[in-house]
Parts: sequence; C-alpha cells; structure tokens
Amino acid sequence: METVRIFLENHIVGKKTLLIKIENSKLRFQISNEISKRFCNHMITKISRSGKYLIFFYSNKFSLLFHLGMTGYFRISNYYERKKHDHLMFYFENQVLIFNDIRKFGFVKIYEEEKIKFSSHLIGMGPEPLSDRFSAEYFFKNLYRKTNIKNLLMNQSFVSGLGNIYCSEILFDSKIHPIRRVSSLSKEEVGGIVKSVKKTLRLAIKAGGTTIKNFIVSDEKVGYFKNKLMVYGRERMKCKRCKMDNVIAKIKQSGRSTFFCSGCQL
DNA sequence: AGGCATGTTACAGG
DNA sequence: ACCTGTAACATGCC
Repeated sequence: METVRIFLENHIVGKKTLLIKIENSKLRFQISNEISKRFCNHMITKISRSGKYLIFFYSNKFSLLFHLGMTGYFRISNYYERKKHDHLMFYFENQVLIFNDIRKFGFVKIYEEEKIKFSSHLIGMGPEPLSDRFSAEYFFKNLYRKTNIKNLLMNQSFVSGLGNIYCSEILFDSKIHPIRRVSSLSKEEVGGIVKSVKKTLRLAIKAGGTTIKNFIVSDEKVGYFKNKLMVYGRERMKCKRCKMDNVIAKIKQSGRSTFFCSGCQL
C-alpha cells in the first residue's frame, strides 16, 4: 500500500478533479452518490496511508478513505478504456484514475477531514511497523496474548499493515516457527522479529511492493518484491536458506495459508 | 463439473 | 477483552 500511495502522490496530488463517474457502486459498502457533488472541481492536496488504508485529502476539507480489499487496484491512463470490474473513475485534465476491484471487498467512504481519524476503520489501529512506536519493548508488553506469532502479526490492532504474504516472509527471516505461542517468545526472539518486520517492509517498498496476480498498481515497473519472496507460495520446494530439499510446508492458521521452512524455523 | 484456493476485514459468538 | 470462524465476491486451477 505504501508503494500505491507513492504512485498516486506522484501522479494526482495537486490536480483538480473535473468529473467523477460511478461505473458500479456495489463494493463492500455502497459508493455514495454524494461523491461527485462533493469532490468535483476540487483539488487533491495530499495522499496518506494508515495501515492498508489510503486517504485522499481534498482542498475543500473533505477526504476519501479507500481500502483495496484483496483484489482492488488503481490504474491511470490518458483516456478511459473500460475494463471488467471498474467501479469508479476520477477524471483530471489529461488523465483518468480508475478504481477496479474484482471481488468487491474494497471500499471508498467520504469523511470530513477532521473526522476521518476517528473513523471506526482507523480508530483501533496498532502502530505503524516502520515507526519507533513499533519496538521490541512494545512487542514484549503484548506477549500476554493467547495466540500464535503468525496471528499476532496479522492482528491490525497489534501492528497495522502486515498482510498474509509478509507475515510468512517475516517469520522466515526471523527463523521463528509460525505456530509458536507468543508467550513462549524470548526477549531476543522478539527483538529479532521486530528487526525482520522492518527489514522485510523496507526491502518490499524499495522493490515496489508485492504485486501478485491482480494487485496491479499501474503500468509502471512496480511489484517486483514478488520475485524476492523467500517462502510464500513455495510449498514442497527447497529452502533458499538451509538448502534442504522439499522442506517448505504450507499450513492453515485461522483460515489463512502460512508457509515456513520446517528445517530452519524453530 | 464441482470443490477448493486466493492478497482482507466486519461481525457474531464463544 | 480477546480470539476465531464465517461471509461478502469473482475467478482460476485441479
């Protein structure tokens, strides 16, 4: 999401929205008809991100909160070319921004600028993983929780923005087995996981994010982190670290796939 | 053909 | 208060 934010910041901040067209209003939440009246002829002043949410700030002191769900993406071009599952178009002077979402788990909502931080979606979020607030000390204070390390990392109220792919990658990097109860983690292990979280995200952002299948940012060269994945999607393959054959395992945790090396993650 | 898997999260219920 | 399962939906792969 950070790479999506950077992409949008580079392309549409400072531009005036001339026309908004709703192609299909059915998303996780219905797209409000108010959107066109409210934002046409106003300028986008800033695009920020909170966890996996994006916020467009407009010059009229209103803002748009987006979530891309599993299959949502933005694309930009010089003219509109219709594609299946397009939901919303923002026309600018020489460009159009399109929000497309196959599975309709994403959404967009309108907020007054002052009120958005109190939105039910943002209010309970944990610290940003790359901020100083997400530290070994913070982590250690949460080891009383009664869950495994994979699910803790996935919990957006513990730390915001980590998705299913990154959680497998992070635990591989820290050599921690995903089913470990968090109460069993030592101070050293917690420190290592925090380091792996920051390292993995920094690398991913540098590589342009993790585009798999439909998670397209644009036609630009982005999404190359998928080429750097160490465990995700590598079931029964050789471990890239310990080199043992056929050791990458795939399990389910709370309904989500987890990949790990049964040789070097303890 | 049909069952299962897929990047997320809101909500219900234990 | 915290944790887990389920549902929302469309598509692709065995």
